[in-house]
Amino acid sequence: MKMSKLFVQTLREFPSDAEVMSHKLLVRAGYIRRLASGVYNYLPLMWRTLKKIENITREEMDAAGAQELLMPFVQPEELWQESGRWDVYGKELMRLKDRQGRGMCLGPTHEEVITYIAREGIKSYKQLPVNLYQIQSKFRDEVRPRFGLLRGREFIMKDAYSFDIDEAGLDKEYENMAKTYTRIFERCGLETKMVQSDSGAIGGSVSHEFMVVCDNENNAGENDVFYCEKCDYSANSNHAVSILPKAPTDGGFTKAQVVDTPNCKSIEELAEFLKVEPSVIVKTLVYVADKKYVMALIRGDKNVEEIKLQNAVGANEIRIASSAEIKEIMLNNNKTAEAGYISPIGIEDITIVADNSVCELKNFVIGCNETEKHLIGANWGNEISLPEKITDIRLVQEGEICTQCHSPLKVTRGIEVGNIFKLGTKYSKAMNAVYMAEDGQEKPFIMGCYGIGISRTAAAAVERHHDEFGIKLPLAIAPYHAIVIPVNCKDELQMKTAEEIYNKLLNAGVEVVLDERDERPGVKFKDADLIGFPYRITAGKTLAEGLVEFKNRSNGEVMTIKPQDAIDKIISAVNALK
RNA sequence: CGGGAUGUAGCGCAGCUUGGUAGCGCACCUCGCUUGGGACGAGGGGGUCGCAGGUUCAAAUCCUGUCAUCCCGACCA
Repeated sequence: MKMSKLFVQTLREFPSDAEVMSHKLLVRAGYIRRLASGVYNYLPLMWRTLKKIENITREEMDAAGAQELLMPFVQPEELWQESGRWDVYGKELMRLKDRQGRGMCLGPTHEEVITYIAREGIKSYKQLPVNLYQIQSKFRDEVRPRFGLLRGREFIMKDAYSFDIDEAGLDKEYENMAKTYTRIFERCGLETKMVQSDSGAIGGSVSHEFMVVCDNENNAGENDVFYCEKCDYSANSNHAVSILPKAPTDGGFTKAQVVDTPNCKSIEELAEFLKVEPSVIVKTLVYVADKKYVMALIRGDKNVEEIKLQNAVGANEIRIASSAEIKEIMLNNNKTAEAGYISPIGIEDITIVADNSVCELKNFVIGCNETEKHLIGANWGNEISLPEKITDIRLVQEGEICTQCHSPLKVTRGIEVGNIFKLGTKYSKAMNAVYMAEDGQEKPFIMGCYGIGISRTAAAAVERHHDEFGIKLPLAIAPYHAIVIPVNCKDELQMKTAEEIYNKLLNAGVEVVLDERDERPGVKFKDADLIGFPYRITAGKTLAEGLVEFKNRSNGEVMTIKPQDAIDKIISAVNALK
């Protein structure tokens, strides 16, 4: 490819609407352009990289025994009604109507369609197990698209679905996919952490996420990952568990009484005023879960993990209640307290969930539903009864103790590039997808599903591989392998040598660009660095000694060597990819 | 949806306070000159100032509404 013909427009400055490095660089280097919020054009450079990631994924999935197919991205409402998700998926599902008025949606994921395919196509246990996958655009009308390709409303995903006759088969395939994923990301130059996670809208029992650790300057990592340095434990904050380090649990009050606590709306102010540790205070928070109020009780020095609370009450949606809503609850119970002074005491008809952490408290402090007053020296079973629902709704904090090996946990930020779920029979039962088992009984498929965000992986790779000059994607997924630059195109020797090198590389199957533009060298070097050609050969003044400059973009190494040596180095690096 | 900000040429911005018929840098076209890290000179093309109302002799500028985009929170590959 000649540089003058390559369809790319590099910008001299970063776009003003981009925040994270991958977004800034991909736009500036001419890989992508925004079409609408969260919707991007993949220009030729980007598309080459995406195809490479897709192909790596394809090779590894095929090698793992999966088979590729392609499902439509327009899906009929009926299937979503069958699975029950038409009503629960919410606004994120891009819905539309066809000319007959029938409901359709653009696929955010394909459990419904694949289950339909299995129901129609798999009749006997003899056809099992099977794992089917596709690579295709997905649509999710995100509440807040951001960070360029990291959170778009349209994105490219590889999604695979496995069907087994029993749990043991699913476990085996789950392991198989976990290993395959690690290999795929490795080949893309990404080190990943496999962490336990909540299974969210997809459903199912067990799930893990593949995180690219991204703890750098711009916070591109949207997830907090807790992990143990001693053992292999690691989990998304929405799922992480821990043992609490020792903290005071006895308030030390000798009798229960209501005391004045002026201006003590926050736990800190209250602890300071009463001269107690926050850990002997019970914090009461009000949430709205699917339009119903929920009170959550947690130890004063800890915070609620909303996903855990959402799961505890079986809700689809949860948010913290507003002060107006709290007022409404109080009024309904003939009370007047503001947030900060509330508790479940004397409150009726509201679901109450307590975190495990409050159970062991003695002589503790809690609100009493009167503004600027608290109850001190309370005990479970006396002044207040322990709620029926006691579970883990606590957000883990760094330094708490690993449940597996009792070492302190650490935290880091991660970009989720892949996700694997054990679905079990959630969809097969709902959609009556059954096969004839060996014993003559009809049984639902045991399913698993496995996703990789292809376009997000590309963006994550840029997050991990860049410097002040631009992108430096690894050879395996860079748009091109190499660039050849004649410093001065009007110099016949330079131009001729560059063309010879270019042709030799081209003939050897190297994906190479010749920068034959009549530009000053600075422009060519800046563009080459920005776009991120892994190898650069420069034909310039060193030709006097018959040498060229050879530069490795990823480690910055520069050497002056014979043209043929530079060519050989590139060819052998490219061949090593296969 | 709640909180904050911004919409002026492909990109980055000024002009708005104090209304007077739109400008700068980069990019683009032509000519010259230059060629190892985003040169220089001369000339040129490109904008219904997000959109719709209103105030005014006159609106990018003031007022009202609306749309879009971005940032911070709830969603997730």
